Amino acid sequence: MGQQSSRTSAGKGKGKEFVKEITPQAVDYSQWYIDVVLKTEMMDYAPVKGCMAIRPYGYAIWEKIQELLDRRIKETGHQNAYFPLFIPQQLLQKEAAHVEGFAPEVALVTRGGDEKLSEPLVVRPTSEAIICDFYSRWIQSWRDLPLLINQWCNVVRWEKVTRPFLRTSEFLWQEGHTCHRTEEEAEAEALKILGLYQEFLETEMAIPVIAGRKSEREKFAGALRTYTIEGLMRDGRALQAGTSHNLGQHFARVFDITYLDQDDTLKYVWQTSWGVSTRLIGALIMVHGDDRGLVLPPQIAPLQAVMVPILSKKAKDEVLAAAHRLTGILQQQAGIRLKLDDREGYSPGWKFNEWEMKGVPLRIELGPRDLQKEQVVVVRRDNGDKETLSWTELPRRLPLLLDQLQEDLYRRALQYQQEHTRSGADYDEFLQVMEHDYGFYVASWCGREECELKAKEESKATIRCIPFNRQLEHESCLVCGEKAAELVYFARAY
RNA sequence: CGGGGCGUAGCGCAGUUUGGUAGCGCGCUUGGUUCGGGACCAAGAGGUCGCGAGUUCAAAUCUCGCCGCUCCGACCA
Repeated sequence: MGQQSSRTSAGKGKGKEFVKEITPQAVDYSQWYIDVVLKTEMMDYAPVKGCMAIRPYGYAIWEKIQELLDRRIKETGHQNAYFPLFIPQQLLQKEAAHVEGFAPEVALVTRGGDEKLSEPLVVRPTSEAIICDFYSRWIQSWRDLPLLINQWCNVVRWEKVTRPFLRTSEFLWQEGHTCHRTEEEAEAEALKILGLYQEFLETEMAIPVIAGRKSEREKFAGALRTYTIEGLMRDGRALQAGTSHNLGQHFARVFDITYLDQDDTLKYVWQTSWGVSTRLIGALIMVHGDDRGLVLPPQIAPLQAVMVPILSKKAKDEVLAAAHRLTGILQQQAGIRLKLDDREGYSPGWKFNEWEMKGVPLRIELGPRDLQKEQVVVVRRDNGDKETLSWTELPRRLPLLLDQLQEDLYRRALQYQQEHTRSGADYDEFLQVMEHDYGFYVASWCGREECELKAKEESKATIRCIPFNRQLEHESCLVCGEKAAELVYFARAY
């Protein structure tokens, strides 16, 4: 692990620095991120470069993402299935652009046991190739369409630069792979899923995103068109949070996925593929987190509230009994994910800091004084607001507080995104912005890759997406000044 | 893949310049006193010094190689 001496050694006094050992964002954002994922026990590094263990607290978040997203995927008519981890190398090589795109980062298995394999096996970097191989046999007739399948799995991409959750050599994701009769239907599917992703991120994860199309240069290897949702992190850099591809007939042609249509002619299917990954956890951390650690939106938080009893010597038994009773009632009547932290040997203050670092949305304090008045103190993680509530109103009030917190997190994130979105036609200003403040820069573009590359070389920013249905704000290209064709979002990206 | 930093107990570090039997703080264990924002006392446990070669009577320390983490640049969910 790297060294960081950026700690603020706040001393032992009752200062404001309760959460020790997390580098402040303003000091070193990258180090803040690393500190948070390690100290909150979301992950731990593996002995193999770029790999990690996702620890229970991190995995619980992934399970919430899976639960909420899987429901949506099924509600739109998709079924889950599982395809093999190993792909014969020749299969991957069938689609030219696809191989070219993934070749630099595939892991290859050349031995099995003590025998050399006659044909090397690729560890899936994505499953288009292997799934298309199956689809070519499963699809015969127009009646077999549309075919709507999703799988949850791990994939491997041999990355050179890795960061926990954001880019690892192995990661978890879901990948949908669909086949359709017509181009229109495939296009509609790709857009429907993008909308589904956007709705999921905004309502469940409280992360606002910009939805749009990728430029030719940025699109998926082998796709006709790639759609994306882009989020803005707290350091002003953009993160691609999900993608949806209209694959056209590129794969259908090389994998020979054909069906006999009603007019008695053999036709190639139109395909889509789409996915989101454990990278979403990284987005969650960066969009909402603060100097005290994680801040989790209630919908995604494994724990929505934690009750901390304050155990004075005389009232210890009574407080604990009341805390247990209240916890049970709230779990049932309020239907919230609540934990009672009744560990002994940790002071209340220690527990406060611990759960704040882990981002639990609400803390409920119950002490001897509260016992007499049959009340508790409830504290919000996001803004520290405290309120005293009677036991009787808790079951009704807690869900409302959680809803409010969820909404506030989204609003705050949206406000940040808007405040860090500039638009203009001044290339020098654009370079300045990308040098110092980052954020989105909305500009006009002529559509030529030459300008895209020039901007990238000079600013390190890329075209993150071309948003839907937006009027040009300026007539000429930000870079070359020629007639503009499209409105685009530039940003420095993860 | 190129450049910089780092790797000593679970975590943070000292020790390396000038080779000579591995130390501090936190955490952990046990017992006791505590408990409304990281409590205190006492007694303990815990280390092949990233891995592998080499130099040497002797290597955490010197030499070479490799691995990993991290930051900055070229490719990507």
